[in-house]
Amino acid sequence: MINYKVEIAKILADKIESMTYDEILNLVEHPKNTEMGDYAFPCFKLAKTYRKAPNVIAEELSLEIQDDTLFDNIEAVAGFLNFTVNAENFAQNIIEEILDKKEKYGSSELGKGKKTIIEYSSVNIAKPFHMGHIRSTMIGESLHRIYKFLGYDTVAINHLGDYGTQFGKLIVAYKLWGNKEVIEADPIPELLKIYVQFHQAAEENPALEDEARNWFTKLENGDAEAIELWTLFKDMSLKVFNRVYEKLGVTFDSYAGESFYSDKMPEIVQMLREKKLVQKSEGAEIVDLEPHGLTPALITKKDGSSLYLTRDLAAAKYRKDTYNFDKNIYVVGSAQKLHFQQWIKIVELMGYDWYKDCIHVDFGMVSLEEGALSTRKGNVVFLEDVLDKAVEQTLEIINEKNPNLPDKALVAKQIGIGAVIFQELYTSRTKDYAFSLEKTLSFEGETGPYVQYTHARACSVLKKVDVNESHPVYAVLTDEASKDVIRTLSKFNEIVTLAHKNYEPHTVARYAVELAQGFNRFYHDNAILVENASIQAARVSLVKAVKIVLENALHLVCLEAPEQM
RNA sequence: GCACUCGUAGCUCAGUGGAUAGAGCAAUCGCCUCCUAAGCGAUAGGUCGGAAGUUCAAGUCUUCUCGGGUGCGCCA
Repeated sequence: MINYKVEIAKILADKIESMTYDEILNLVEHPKNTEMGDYAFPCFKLAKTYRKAPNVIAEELSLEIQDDTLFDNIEAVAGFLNFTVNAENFAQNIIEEILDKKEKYGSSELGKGKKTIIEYSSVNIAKPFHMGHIRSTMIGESLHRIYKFLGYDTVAINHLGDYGTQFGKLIVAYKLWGNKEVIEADPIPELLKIYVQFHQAAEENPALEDEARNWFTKLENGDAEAIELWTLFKDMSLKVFNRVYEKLGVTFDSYAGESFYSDKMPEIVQMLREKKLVQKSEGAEIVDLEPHGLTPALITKKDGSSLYLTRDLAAAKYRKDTYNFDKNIYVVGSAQKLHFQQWIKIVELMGYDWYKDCIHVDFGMVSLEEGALSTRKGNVVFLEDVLDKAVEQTLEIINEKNPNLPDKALVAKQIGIGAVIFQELYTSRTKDYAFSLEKTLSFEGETGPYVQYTHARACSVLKKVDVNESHPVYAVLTDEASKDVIRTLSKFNEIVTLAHKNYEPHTVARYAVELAQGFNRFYHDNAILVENASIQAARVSLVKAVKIVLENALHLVCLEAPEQM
């Protein structure tokens, strides 16, 4: 296989002494406008060391390396050295590599031998799995897949919210208003109902809050009744959650949540005391982080019980001891940025150098068009309802457009759920957005169904190909539409690597759309099933390559690639 | 008040310091006797919130400023 960027960097490294090979490789880019060529090297940085104008340097370089066989043209334009590949060789190199590597095309061994932990989803037991949870769940799952694809040894952790005062609240509410049979019939909405009821009642009767805290303390101390109720809530919730995870295609290696770490906290608190990092303040224990530009971090409450931050410290320490991670990623909303800065700083102050391997991959808020999502106020949209609606609508569309499709129900799930997931992963993490069902259910343009449709189209053509023993004539694939598709195909590994580096699945989602657009143009402009066998073989090979890469890309953003739709 | 974050076409958003800022939706106009029209093409739409600075080069970096969001001790 030939990596064109690497080849260019090699050629240039011989001629440019003032830069390392890696520096050169980093500068090699794709020109915005393809008329400029397929690859470009900007010469501006060389101007100072060579004390010459960039365009002169580009000019001189172009003369020195003109004779290479991979490129039809190497030309100096306005300080850039532009490389135009030999389109026929390019087509052959890229397509043959894809057909050879198949589902491995785009992968690498970048992360070989490196352990990466990714914590995501982390839903709260006994609370709704709502639209606000889809971001962490899908960004995390996609990163999980991307890291695996790049050879990392991954551990996917669902840090369940299965502990804390909220369970005290729930126990109080259950004892006051709960009905076991009603709740078992439909756990989450019923538990939500009494949870909301609790907050309404607590506004008029603040004593309920104290009672709730009491019950949580009982739970921590192993009270039999408290544990029984807590287990009941947890089992019922997990059953529902697993149904949603299955629909989404999300899997975890561990469900070790907050309760798992409850007995691991005293040790951390003790260490903090020994290292003299904590001090008393208003009856509580804090770590003063003001010298580091952060607000104080609460370690224990005045009643001695634990807090979220203490738990995360214990969890991080446990994970380092257990997995010896090279990277420990948390996919958690940006609202908790300060929290992560605080505890990661505390890990540093404790003297552990792995603090720098702990990474908070944050993301913006999801709101509803009617306002913020809030479990306490009962203002929620259940994720499962959205998924079901999407599937339902997809089925309607199938019945309208392709009523004879086999496995309609399955395909409707793959497309409907895919649409919801894709929309989620299509924009950059950091922006807030308002969830709109209408937008989610629109399947035209830059959407999951568009990419899936393109894939199905490619599959459909391939099914119609008769056995063809002819050798492809790659010169057929030198028209602009074909070349554009091949150019996009060649970038797949770069894209995946960039997505992993920035913890941004949307890079891959965008790529999938770009490839689909390119292919649809090619499909429109070129007849594939033509009489001339070697022309057909060439175009079919391109269709095969596109099908493979679309499928690989879809998989990385957690979408299925149905062959018909 | 302090900190963080977002601000790009009517709307939703791309845009690893590099060449003429790009898509989708919506609008207008085209393309199914032809491999899936969930598709393709064309037109129109921009002082990249504002100001100053750094740089050969700024939508991208720095400072200030305006507007939205989030966070700031006993929830998680």
